[in-house]
Amino acid sequence: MRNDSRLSRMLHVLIHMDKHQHSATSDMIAKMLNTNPVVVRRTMAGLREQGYVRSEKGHGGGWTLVRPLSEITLLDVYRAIGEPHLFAIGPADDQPQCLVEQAVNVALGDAMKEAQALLLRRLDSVTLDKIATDFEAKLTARPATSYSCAS
Amino acid sequence: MRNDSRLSRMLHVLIHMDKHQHSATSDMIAKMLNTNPVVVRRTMAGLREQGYVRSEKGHGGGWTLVRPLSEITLLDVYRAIGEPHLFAIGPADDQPQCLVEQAVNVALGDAMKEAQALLLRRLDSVTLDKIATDFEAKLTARPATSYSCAS
DNA sequence: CATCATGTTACTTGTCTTGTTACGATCCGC
DNA sequence: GCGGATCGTAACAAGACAAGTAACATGATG
Repeated sequence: MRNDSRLSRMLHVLIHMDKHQHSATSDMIAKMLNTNPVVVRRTMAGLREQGYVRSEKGHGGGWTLVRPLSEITLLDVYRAIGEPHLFAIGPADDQPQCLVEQAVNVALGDAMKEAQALLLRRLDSVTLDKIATDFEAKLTARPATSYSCAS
Repeated sequence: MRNDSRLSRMLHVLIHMDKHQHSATSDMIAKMLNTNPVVVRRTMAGLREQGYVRSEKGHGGGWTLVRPLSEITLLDVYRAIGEPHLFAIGPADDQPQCLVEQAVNVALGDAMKEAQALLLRRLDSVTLDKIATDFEAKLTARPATSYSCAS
């Protein structure tokens, strides 16, 4: 559990959901992600609130994709899961008295802000169907092997 | 303790060390950083191994800056402390079987690599004396206030 | 009403930086 | 050389946070 993998997992799930049109239960998704259904519900709650997926209780219920992959960017998903911290590093003190430390914070903070802006811009420029298309390309390149996890 | 603040702390310390030429003990540095001497020794060990500072035991010992601030970049310091993980996010699985997940990893990984490259480039372009100069500018702008932490 | 499935809470686990304690090694001054 | 100052290091606890897990309520379907 070294990284926060929520974004990665949600991208993975959404693309799979697009491939079969019927709904997927949290249990099925959990097996796909090698985790358990509570984690799935917890993480996908944000996607539901933002209207990217819908969940239905009871018999025959589960999760369904509401919007087309072409209308969902990686940034959308990142925001939907609550914009978790991107960086593992940071300042020792956010509001230091020491002017030296303030100057350090500015220098480091500027560099990190630029990197974050670039990353978010990149996430914004890629839609989920772009990834799905890349996947299809790989699939036709090696059609003999099993192409996906339990889906 | 939300972030890894080792880089931030080491930058702070190195600039202060440049300001008084006599050596500083781990205890003094620890008070400056609001931490304790063991953490200081632990983190500064990397700087010593890379030849940026020297430590001396015994009476009158402590830490001294070996190289001028103009010859130390933020990237140098980052490397000296062991290049800790920059990002808090990451893939759920580094070597997934699922081709969909592989495509997700590529998309996310590319964006992160770019952001990381930008950040490291930025760290490489700034020397410690640049930050020290920024500090001096602030100091002359408001000379009445106390300018630094216990130094 | 029995079952399936989500919703939610509470608690545990894993991992990593920090904090802390303890102890050994080394150097200086008396 | 004795004693205190100081670093070096190992061992372990604390804090934070995502992830894993268990328990139970809620709602929908047949």
